[in-house]
Amino acid sequence: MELIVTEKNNAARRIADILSEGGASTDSVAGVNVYKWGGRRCIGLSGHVVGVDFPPEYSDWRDVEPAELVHADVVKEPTQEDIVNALQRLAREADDVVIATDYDREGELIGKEAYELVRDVNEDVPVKRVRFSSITDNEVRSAFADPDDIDFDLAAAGEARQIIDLMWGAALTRFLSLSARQMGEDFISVGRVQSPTLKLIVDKEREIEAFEPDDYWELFADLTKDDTTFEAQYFYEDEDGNEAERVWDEGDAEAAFATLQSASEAIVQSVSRRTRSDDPPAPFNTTQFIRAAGSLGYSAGRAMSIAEDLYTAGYITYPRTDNTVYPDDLDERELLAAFENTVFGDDAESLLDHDDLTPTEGDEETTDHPPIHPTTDFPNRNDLSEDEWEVYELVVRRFFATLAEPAVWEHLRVVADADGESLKANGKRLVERGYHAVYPYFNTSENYVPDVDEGDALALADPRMEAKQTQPPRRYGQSRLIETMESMGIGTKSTRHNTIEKLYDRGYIEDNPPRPTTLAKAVVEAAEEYADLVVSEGMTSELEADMTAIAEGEKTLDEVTAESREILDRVFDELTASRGEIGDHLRNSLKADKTLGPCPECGDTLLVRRSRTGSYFVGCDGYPECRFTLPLPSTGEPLVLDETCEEHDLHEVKMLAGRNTFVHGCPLCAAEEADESEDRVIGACPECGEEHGGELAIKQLQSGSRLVGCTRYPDCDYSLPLPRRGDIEVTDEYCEEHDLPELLVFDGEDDDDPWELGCPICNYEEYQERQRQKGLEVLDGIGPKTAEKLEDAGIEDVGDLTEADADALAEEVSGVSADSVREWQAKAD
DNA sequence: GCAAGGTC
Repeated sequence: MELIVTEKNNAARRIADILSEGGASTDSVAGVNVYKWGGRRCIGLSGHVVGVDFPPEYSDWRDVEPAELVHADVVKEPTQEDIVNALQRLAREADDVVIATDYDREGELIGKEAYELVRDVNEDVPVKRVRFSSITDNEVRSAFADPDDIDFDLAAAGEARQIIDLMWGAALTRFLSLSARQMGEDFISVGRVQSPTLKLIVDKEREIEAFEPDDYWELFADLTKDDTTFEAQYFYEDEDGNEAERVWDEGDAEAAFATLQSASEAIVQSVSRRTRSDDPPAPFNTTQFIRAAGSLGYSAGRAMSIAEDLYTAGYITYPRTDNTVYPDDLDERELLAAFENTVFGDDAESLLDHDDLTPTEGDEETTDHPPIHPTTDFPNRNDLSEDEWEVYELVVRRFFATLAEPAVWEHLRVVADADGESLKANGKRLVERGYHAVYPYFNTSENYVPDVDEGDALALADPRMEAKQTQPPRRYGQSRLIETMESMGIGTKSTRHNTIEKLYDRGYIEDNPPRPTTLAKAVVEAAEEYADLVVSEGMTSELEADMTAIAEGEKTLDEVTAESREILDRVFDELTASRGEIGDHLRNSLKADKTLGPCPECGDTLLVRRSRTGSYFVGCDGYPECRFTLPLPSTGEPLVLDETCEEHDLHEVKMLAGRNTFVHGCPLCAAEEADESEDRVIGACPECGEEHGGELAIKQLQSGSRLVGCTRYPDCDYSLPLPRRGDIEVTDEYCEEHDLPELLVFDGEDDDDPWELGCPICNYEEYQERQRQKGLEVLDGIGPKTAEKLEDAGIEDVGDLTEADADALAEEVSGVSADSVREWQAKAD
């Protein structure tokens, strides 16, 4: 039997399909899909199925000096037992093994890992390697007709990366975490890719903080030819002889303004026309896809998650690619034709009308995967969610755009003179829509300037002088960050978006676009001071050079890792000498992220703290001497804002809870407001009214939440939820069933149209019923395996989860991603 | 429990 091993299940199925000419059947070996025909079996791995780690004696952080990890053994252990088992079971009976993993460095390493698993159980079976740059009939067949050998040097280059990343990452992560005494889930994480990325964000923030705005002025006036009026801007020639619009001196601006005010006309000095070609964009690689989806409002992680789903369903090609040149074997005309009878039919036909269909090309041409493009499988719109459809349409239209004509713009520039001061107007008109006709995602707004002639006298009216200030640099948005990472060569197409997610999870960045926390600044500072290499892109470029040397046989894995160990030893000499200092610095920063301001009771500092049960509250740093506390809302993760409350000098708090994120404000104000607000009694308590005379009242709690609760609390804890926002009005209408008044909620915007909440008991019952139905519906869509995992974690109803719960859940339940939980929640909405 | 890289 011949055993073929691929990098992923999808590739296994498609290769089996090609080699068997559609005759392969699907088998399950140890729960893993295996494709079978004639004397052949084909199994797909799931990327790396083994991973590197230190031996177990190094696993206790407190027992091991982090510097010891530099010289610890690095061992490989299976991480996907089921696939390893299936592979080895098949390998025992194999007479021949063919490694058909992806054609890149990581693919060579994954292939070598498979080779070693095969060797463990079958010492003699010949193992060959095939390489093809796309899974097409021709390429696959010719690769299999002429197999090659595994490139062990190339695989060793990948192994060196694994070892060095683990060694540096683990040793430094443990060192910083131990120094700051930050263990458990809030450890302080450092790594070759994440730390330089974090430095990018921190450096930008430093620029913003150091930025001092300059005042300047800009002047405008309206010019009219015949009945057409257009806006013109004042400009002058600066010291370097360049055209400038910003006037840096107020006196100069006012002088020019006075001239414009006294002038009643401007004489046209010059008119120039130019046509400009606006070329269609290159095919999508991962980064450019993320950028385009970002402009539609998708986060990088969400865009990739949707793309992966579309890929798995067969509607688009593999979304993780650096390639921006379509491969030779892609028949663009045939692919376009597949859209003829779809909603994209008109656009496809307009392109098919062209005799010449030459696609655009980007700079990067790699061989592992094609640029992202749609397949000939057209989805049924009802099978896709709205987001999925929107992203799919983007991919289709981008493919169209790469085959479309350039657009043509006509620029018209008019310069006029008003008593010695210059005014200009730049008009632009889209004369040929070109690719914009099929790709409507770019701005094509025009600016109309009428046809004028040299010497024309234009009426000048309404001169304006606008005072402005220079703006600080913009923060990196997620997609710009990913583009910068790509240009620096850090991370890979498959990991860059995960790195950003990781920075959020680790408490290094918050909000979108991401802002660094105080902790992030402290970690970057500590690294810059004692281990600069960790936050420099130099670490990656040196590693790349070393990996190339290993792949080309100029260096060995052992030489490269030994060099790296020596450098890391020296880093640790310095770190260890300053351990106390580093720890203090990190601890102070961690505290600063949680600091609210002065304690009203003792003057010490109020901090956001976490109780043993995991809930957040505000407590005094002077505890246990000072026992002052304030509650915080029960939903979400607290984030201390820059804004402070004037009355108490305390920072405001925002509760991050995904879609339900809200600003709680100053916790002391919230508590005082609750103390001052009177409970409004609305009826008898259904639980204890008859027996003890308990009554239901609308209450405002110190934590900011409101509820309908029993006046005998805490003896009776009967309660019903109320919305956090809006004024509640008690009406004269009573619910017949519960004998309680109907409630109205005025939520600011429209006083004429309040939310009719009704009887609070009926409302709560309806709410529970809705949640139950959503939960069931959503669970239906989850699939049996995941549902089982959720049940194991004690969760029966996804609809009940808050988004903060969802994140925790994703962490707890292995194999469930935060993204997918969010998706279920979106469905539950 | 640490990294980064595959894949789901």
